[in-house]
Amino acid sequence: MPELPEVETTRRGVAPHLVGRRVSAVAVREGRLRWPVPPDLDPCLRGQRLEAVERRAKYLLFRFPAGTLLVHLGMSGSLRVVPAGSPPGPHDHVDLAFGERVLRLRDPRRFGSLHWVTGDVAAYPLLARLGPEPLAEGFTPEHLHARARDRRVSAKALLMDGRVVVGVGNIYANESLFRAGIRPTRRSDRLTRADCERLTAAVKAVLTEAIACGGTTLRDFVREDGQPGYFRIALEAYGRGGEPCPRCGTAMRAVRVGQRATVYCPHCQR
DNA sequence: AAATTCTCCTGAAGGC
DNA sequence: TGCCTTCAGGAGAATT
Repeated sequence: MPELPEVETTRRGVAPHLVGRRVSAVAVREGRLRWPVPPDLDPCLRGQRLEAVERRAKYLLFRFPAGTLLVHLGMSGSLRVVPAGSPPGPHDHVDLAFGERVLRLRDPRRFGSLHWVTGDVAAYPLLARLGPEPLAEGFTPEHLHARARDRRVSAKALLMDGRVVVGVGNIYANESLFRAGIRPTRRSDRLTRADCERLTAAVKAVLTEAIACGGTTLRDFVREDGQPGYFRIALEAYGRGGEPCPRCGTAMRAVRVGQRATVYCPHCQR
């Protein structure tokens, strides 16, 4: 569920409270996440001063002098800053204590992961082959068209392929394709240059709006109770199978594309 | 080699 | 009311 906007909102939410502080202790209550949490996190991080919190795709990068802690939230993960001594809940798996403030990872489904990377983070296998950031200048219609024309996957699978562009998950792939008027099942090699222009523009617009929307939830990251209450932009396609299309009124169609819930308007999206 | 399917996990929702 | 089944999904791994 955390898509790129939620991850970016998380970054902005936690960074101001932690950057410049030193790790006083690391507590791992449940290390069985998607990959085992490195068993030596505490000695790696203890005493290290957090220099910055960055983001690459849906990974958060906690930069320390000795290395980088990568955090992926999977689909149910969340990070909050809580006061030292706050009792952990059932799915609060990892704490990074910075003195009086604690960065707490909660992840009921445990699809998230932590990685300690020394040296060049960009060369880390999970990051090395990733495509451009959707909101960066490298994500252009030319780039998308070049990656689309020699493949035969669905337009939706193309958008969700991290080698093509990162950070576009199922929800925003649906929304972007709706805005661009492109059917999710359209083969990528049938996307015209004009289609790719509309699609890149739609992706950038949807994600930009969603991030702006997340700004209203920033204060939630230091609450002691409850999950961060992400506000989400009004979704026009995702989850609206059977409902009338917001543009033309035709019944939206729900199908599965690549094992993922997919909704589109058969009239507006070709 | 590219494309598709599988896999991890648990809360929520639906059925009876 | 409550138990059981089904589903959702990020993205790397496995399979076709």
